[in-house]
Amino acid sequence: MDVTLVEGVRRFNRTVTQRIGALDDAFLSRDRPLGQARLLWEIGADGCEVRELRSRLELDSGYLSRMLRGLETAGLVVVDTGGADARVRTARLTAAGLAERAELDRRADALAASILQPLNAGQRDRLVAAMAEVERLLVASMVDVAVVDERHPDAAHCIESYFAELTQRFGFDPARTIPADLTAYLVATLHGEPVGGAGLKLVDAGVGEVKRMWVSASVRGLGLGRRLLAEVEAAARGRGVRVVRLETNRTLVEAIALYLAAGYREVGAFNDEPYAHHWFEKVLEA
Amino acid sequence: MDVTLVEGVRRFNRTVTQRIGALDDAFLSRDRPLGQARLLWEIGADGCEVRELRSRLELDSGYLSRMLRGLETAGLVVVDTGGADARVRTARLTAAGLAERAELDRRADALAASILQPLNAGQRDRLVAAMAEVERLLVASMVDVAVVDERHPDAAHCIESYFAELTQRFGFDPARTIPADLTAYLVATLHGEPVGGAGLKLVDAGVGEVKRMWVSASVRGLGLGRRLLAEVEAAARGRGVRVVRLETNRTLVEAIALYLAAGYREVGAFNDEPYAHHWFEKVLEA
DNA sequence: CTAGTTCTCTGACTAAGGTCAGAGGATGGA
DNA sequence: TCCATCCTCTGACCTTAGTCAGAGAACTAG
Repeated sequence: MDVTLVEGVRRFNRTVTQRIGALDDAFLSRDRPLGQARLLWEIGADGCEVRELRSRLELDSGYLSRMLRGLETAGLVVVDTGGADARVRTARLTAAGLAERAELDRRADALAASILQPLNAGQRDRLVAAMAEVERLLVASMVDVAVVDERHPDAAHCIESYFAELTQRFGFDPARTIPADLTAYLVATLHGEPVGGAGLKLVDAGVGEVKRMWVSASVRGLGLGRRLLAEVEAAARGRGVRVVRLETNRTLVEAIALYLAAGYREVGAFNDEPYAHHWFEKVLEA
Repeated sequence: MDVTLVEGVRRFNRTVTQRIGALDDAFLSRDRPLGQARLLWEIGADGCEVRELRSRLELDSGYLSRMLRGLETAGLVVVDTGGADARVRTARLTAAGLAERAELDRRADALAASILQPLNAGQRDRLVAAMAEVERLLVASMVDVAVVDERHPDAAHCIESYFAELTQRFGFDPARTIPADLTAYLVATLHGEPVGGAGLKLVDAGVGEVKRMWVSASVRGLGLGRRLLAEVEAAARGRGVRVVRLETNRTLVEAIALYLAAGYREVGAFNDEPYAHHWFEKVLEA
């Protein structure tokens, strides 16, 4: 890894993360413990199930329970057993809790404004643009890619989403396509949620196919498609594959652009997939 | 303040600051309390006076003392009374402490590398560039500008630095220039240290002069000159000034460019400053 | 209906972070 | 020389953060 890049990230972490982070926490905790303030914020205007809070904030159930009791005695929150399942309890903000949260909101705005205030208009625009770029790329970097079995729930979710999108885009019918029979599926997750995937099917000796590649709309533009393609190629190479093939529908123009940019070249049909218009192939480098 | 800009800053704070901040802390504290780890880091390879640590980390003296004792019993630090003043004690890292710090350094590198690792080369470059931009602009935003008296130590520091720079750049001699006799001096500070300033001198009714404007080399390129000029104009306007004048030496090309960009136009000599080659004037808007 | 699981809560506990008052030596200015 | 101040340290104390074990009610699969 290039040393100057690493040094750049470290400088950023030192200056930005610590200084702005400390500011952020200081404003959030107005005479209330930071944990409770965060919790108040996270519950939100519409309330939130306790178990949802637990998983989102990654808190010990005892600890969370105690904090909720604290907010409850402060009159900011009520916890009731609302839904069908009487074990699950839901935390809701009272009027006072909503007011408190609105105050936090105002203070977060004020903090952001105070950062922008000393800058001139051009600097403000540049700062916000650079912040958005950093955020986007850090999110991209937080995406995890792992190899799972085709039947893994995350893989199933990706494949279903893939079918759903094709159905919506060009009237695809899952029953008519060639069954995939995948050797492996790569799942990309963000904060534990599957946001993309790509399947590898070993066909003949040294030949693999990329199938069921999908990227969630929520993470488009982060280069995830390119990354998945590269990782599936790496997985194929690790299994002795020399040539990777794939086919696609003509309406999927972004996918076609991706394949061409990744070094695939169009070849004649190598299968009779009813929905395919283009067939591609790439010889992997040793 | 534009709402979308504020929203952008808030998104950044949420996603980046908290997530990377938490990561940063987690790696830093390897089975040692975070406070002690930070302290170890801050002492540095060359040691550091205890009072310096106290002010840099803004710690209670008792608390700091206790943490130093902790590091001392762990064999990572020695605290001795080194210098001329026997009250002041200096913390130094032992060999074990240096090794520990080097390990922290390695881990910080690894953390940075792990952020870059999932990205492709183009994304890495863009991320680091955007991080540098964010950092630069946040530093610019942390600069404080305040009006002080000409004799304030910070003002004196700025004026001395100004003279020193002119001396170095074109053989300026402070004894030969027109005495300034300033009405007010604006000092820009970063983390409490003066990094720039500009003086205002009221001459005739409705006429002010900008004198002794200086920006430290450490913060060049952050738009501080432009900001100081704008703030000194605002201060002048608040004192009933309609026309701002200033003169400059021909070697100070950045300054001349700044004045022109800020709406100053060149006029005839309005004083007999021996080092001046250009005289500028700007009519302030109501 | 039963046995195992899920969800929340309480009690008991520990570590870390942080504050405050004051002791005691060292220094510096009148 | 003396008194106020500075620097560091100790003791006493408090809050926040976080962990662990287990109880008890509610649910679910067989």
